[in-house]
Amino acid sequence: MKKVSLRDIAEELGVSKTLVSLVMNGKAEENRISQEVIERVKRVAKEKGYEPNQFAKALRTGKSMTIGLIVADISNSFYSKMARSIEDTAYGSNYTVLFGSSDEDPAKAEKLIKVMLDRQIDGLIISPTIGGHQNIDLIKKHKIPFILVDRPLSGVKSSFVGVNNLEASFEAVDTMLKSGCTRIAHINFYQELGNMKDRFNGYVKAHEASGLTVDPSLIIHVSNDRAVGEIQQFIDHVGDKVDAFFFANNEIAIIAIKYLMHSNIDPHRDVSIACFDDHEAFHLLKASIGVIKQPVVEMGKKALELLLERIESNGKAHQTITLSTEYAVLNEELARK
Amino acid sequence: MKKVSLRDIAEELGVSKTLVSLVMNGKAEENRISQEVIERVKRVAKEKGYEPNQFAKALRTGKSMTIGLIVADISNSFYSKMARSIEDTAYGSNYTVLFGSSDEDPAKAEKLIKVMLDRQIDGLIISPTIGGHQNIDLIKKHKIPFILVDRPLSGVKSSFVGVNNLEASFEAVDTMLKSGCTRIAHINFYQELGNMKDRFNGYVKAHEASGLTVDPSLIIHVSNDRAVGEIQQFIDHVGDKVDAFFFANNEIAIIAIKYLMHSNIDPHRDVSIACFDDHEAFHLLKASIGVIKQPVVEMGKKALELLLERIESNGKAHQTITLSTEYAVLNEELARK
DNA sequence: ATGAAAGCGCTAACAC
DNA sequence: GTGTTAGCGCTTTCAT
Repeated sequence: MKKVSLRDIAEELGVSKTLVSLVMNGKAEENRISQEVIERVKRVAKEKGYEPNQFAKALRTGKSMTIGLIVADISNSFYSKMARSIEDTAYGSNYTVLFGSSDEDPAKAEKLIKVMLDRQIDGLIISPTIGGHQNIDLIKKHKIPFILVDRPLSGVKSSFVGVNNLEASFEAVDTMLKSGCTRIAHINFYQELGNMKDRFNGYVKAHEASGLTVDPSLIIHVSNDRAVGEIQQFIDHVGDKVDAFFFANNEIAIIAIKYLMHSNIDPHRDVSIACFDDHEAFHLLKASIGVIKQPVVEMGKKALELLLERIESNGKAHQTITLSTEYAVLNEELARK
Repeated sequence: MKKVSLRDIAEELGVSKTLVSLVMNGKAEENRISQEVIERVKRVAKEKGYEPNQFAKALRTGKSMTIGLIVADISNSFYSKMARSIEDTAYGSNYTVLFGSSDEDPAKAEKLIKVMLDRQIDGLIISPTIGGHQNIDLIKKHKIPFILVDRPLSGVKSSFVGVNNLEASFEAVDTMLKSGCTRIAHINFYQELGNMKDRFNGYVKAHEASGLTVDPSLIIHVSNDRAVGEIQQFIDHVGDKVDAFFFANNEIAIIAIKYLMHSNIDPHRDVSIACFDDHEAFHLLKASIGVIKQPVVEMGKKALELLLERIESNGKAHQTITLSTEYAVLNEELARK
């Protein structure tokens, strides 16, 4: 089972490697190779189980048919679902996917980018971290196409795929306000991430639209690495002063709901809750919960499509794709029981 | 920012490519290159931002420094966590990871394997699908090292990393029996998967150890693609005839618990529940639940380490690593409230 | 219609 | 101690 190369086939047929190469790459017609030869080459190639050596090909053409995917954490369900979608779309176009998790750390992201660049990826889909401007510069320096997903990076010109964070957030909070909630607490991450900022802004705008002003003491921006403690402390402070919670993503929501229950605050009888992202865990809750569903599969697909467009025709201008979320209230029936 | 090659550096210094190559690969000492030259080469390389072309390297050495990972579904939390662990370990050893999801479909797995083989991965970690024997044959034919994870494949000789499914299952069921449960229903997948079979056997053995025989009507083996319907139907049948449920993994557990709640069967007051896998969702449950925690991070790490061993020293014999699970009951305090 | 030859950037056996 | 040389397998001018 030694590897069969172009040469083996060429020798077998007494023709040149060129000829075989042309046939194998479907360029036979345009070079007016005779049908008969084409047939023969193809037959022998199949017989011998010829598989082109991708490295030789890549070395020669500079194209690896591999793209990179860098997210904060592949084990987070939002990103793993997106990864799955990207994978499916990529394999469909004969691309292969290298992945890496940055842990929201620009230094780690840089390492990943370097390794991937080393592997000569043809393009990169990245969910940038706070302070990741240098990362982007690095990618730009290498002139490979890249697409930002989930969150934009201020001041960075690039194609981007995300959702209507502000509007979605507005709708969720507005719904809560209209249903009678008057004091809605909001837990969010640090504001450097554009998407998180928009979610916060939506919360504020919804209040304004109802003629209310937000109470700053009901809002907290937690850090990535000390989120659990900060959230718990916040809940200790405001837990009995509010009638609703709006969480900026599923991670926060899960931490908070767990702690609410632990603190004997029933996330239904005592407070209303809503959050960004749908998550399996919410479906096992005996409490209704408003969720903003992100079209994560569509996001991955669009991001990859955009990337391939850029890889294949370098000239294209940057595009921003904003997909729509869907608001739904889960477990309404269940919670009444 | 044109790419710098070995030659550029060699010319700049008026030395040969070989010399530069040796220095860059840390083989200078053993070839008695003078310290001074080493210094100079390194300096210029750094100045010019030299990055070796991995394709040329791979073409020459036949090593891609890339490994493949094929699981059933990367968006499943069990696998995405394992992927994360593998990723971390791999990058630590300068390897890069290509991933793919088989959807438990051997035909899809085959495609993935072919693509990865095409990319000349140095090794493969795979969680095999039912009927995946041909997949393994394909891998073996190409003579690249591979490690099976999570589930063995009957009759296949290979290294394997998994957990003590039978014992873990035994312990969980035994605990339920000892706590007074007498009619424990069991929901599992089809039995072709070795790990699932062991989980079933543990359930049976625990009964035997208590002098009981299992009631076949309380057991169901569902199929992968129609799991939801089959589980719901089963619960409709046995829901009021049992005092406990033991689920073979988190997917099943989540589907079942959701439906139990929907059916007004309180997974605490009315029935006890236990299952394989810990999952975030279980922590939001207002019910105690016994979970068998799999050391998924350790599994990924061990699998990769084993793979690298095999890649680096081809002679090694096959190894089977069985890691221990941990049984825990979640939410006990919460459920009493 | 087909082939010869150059070269992508690197490594390793063998000279000197 | 350092350099020469010969490819790895492929694509792509340019000849014929």
